[in-house]
Amino acid sequence: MSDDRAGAVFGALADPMRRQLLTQLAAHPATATELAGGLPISRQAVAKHLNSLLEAGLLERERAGRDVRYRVTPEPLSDAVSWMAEVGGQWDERLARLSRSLGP
Amino acid sequence: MSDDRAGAVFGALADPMRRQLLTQLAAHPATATELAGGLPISRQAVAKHLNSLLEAGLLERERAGRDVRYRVTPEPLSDAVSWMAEVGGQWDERLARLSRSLGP
DNA sequence: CTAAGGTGCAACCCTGTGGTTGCAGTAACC
DNA sequence: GGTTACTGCAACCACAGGGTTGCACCTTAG
Repeated sequence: MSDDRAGAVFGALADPMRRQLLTQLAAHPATATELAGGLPISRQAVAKHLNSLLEAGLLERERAGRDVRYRVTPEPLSDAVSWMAEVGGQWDERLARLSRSLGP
Repeated sequence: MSDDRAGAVFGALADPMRRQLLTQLAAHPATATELAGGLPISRQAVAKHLNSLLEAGLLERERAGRDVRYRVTPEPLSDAVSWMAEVGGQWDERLARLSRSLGP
């Protein structure tokens, strides 16, 4: 099982700002500068967070001329869900169903 | 939405040692000293981790005379899964199914 | 009662990392 | 071509937190 993969995802999702960035990018793709415009932190801070999410495989970057758009690639979330379903499935019936619903 | 709840869970699961402790406690409940026996860290370090997991709602402690047993309570994992399904559901069909399968 | 083993608390390092500022590079618009 | 605007890199600061040790407390075992 891709356990370290799940670890990277959990690490990325552990930060509130990164979760906010993810949901915001879920609304629609954007550049680091655009995102920083509506947030209380600098563009470079945003860039660092986006890089973390990128390394976790949760984003993909797409160069468009002079600016870089980021969009969500949620596949790694499945690994994280699998991990949780594995640990908790024996106790919680709802989580047990998740394992089944994650089939091929 | 229990968004901060999910945050606590992600924060707890972000640490590899804590994930290992969780899986180990999933195998069967144990005390901090027992857990520390099979790990390369001190009992107090284990206790700190267990406390984190406890505050995230992922464990419950049960005093038995002079020692304290910890057991897994995986309900909060559902919140984390909900959060992920919400963010990623629009792109990934498997995650979309998770939202549905989490119903009451 | 005394000794032993388990827990809890506190103080203390030290690394990781979220945040900042500053500057260089580079693509686009006039 | 020159200016403007976005990205990328590097140095730096400050705090959180994972880890340690040491000691006090308390419950069980002999």
